Amino acid sequence: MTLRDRSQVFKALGHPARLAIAEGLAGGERCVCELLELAELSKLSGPTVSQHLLVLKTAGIIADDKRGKKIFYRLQMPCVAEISLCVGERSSPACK
Amino acid sequence: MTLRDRSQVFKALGHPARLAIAEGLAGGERCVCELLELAELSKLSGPTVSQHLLVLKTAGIIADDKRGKKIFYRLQMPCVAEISLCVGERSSPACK
DNA sequence: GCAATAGTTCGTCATTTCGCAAAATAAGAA
DNA sequence: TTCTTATTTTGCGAAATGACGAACTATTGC
Repeated sequence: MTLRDRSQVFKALGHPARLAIAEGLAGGERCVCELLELAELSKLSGPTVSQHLLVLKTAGIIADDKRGKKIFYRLQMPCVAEISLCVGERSSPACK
Repeated sequence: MTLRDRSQVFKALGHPARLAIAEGLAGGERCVCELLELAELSKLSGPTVSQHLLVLKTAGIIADDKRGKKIFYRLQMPCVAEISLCVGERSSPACK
């Protein structure tokens, strides 16, 4: 994984909506319709959230799985949940 | 620390030059003139690197210390070094 | 087949970011 | 004080990003 690839991961997380998605998936998979109801995403349009999901997917952070008429997204890079904790509470045990 | 603040940290790391700086400081403080000689930064102009340093500083990732005519930068958020390892080698022990 | 639901893709526009050259600032050396 | 080194600030053009409405695709239910 090159420097550029790694920075892409951080870049993808570098937007409040996308970080909210990643953190929202920390507890398990969610369909887009559920994600759209997260407080931080509820102000955004469907197309906008869809674009954010694509950015996260392209960076390798999430993966999707279509079942019926719903598409479920899940964290494919689980350490992202830990990382976010570490940055958020720099003195917590999550942060070595 | 709000969602927005946290995403700012990731956004700051979301550029190859800035990630290279953060990783370059993992081993200890460096002055700007040393950073400019890192392979990944050597193609950029002085002013450009200076701007990247400001972005990292504003996000709270690095801090500076002026001594004589040099300015030394250091990691103020040390977990960033771990995080970068974790993203880079997702199967390594650094990544829980 | 037709309508409804769940999501994505496309086209566009406003805003932000990136990189540089030129100019400015600061500190030690001559 | 003048010169040189180290670094930042300013101004600007080019490129990337973010958000949205409208249109499109796919699946289920009637």
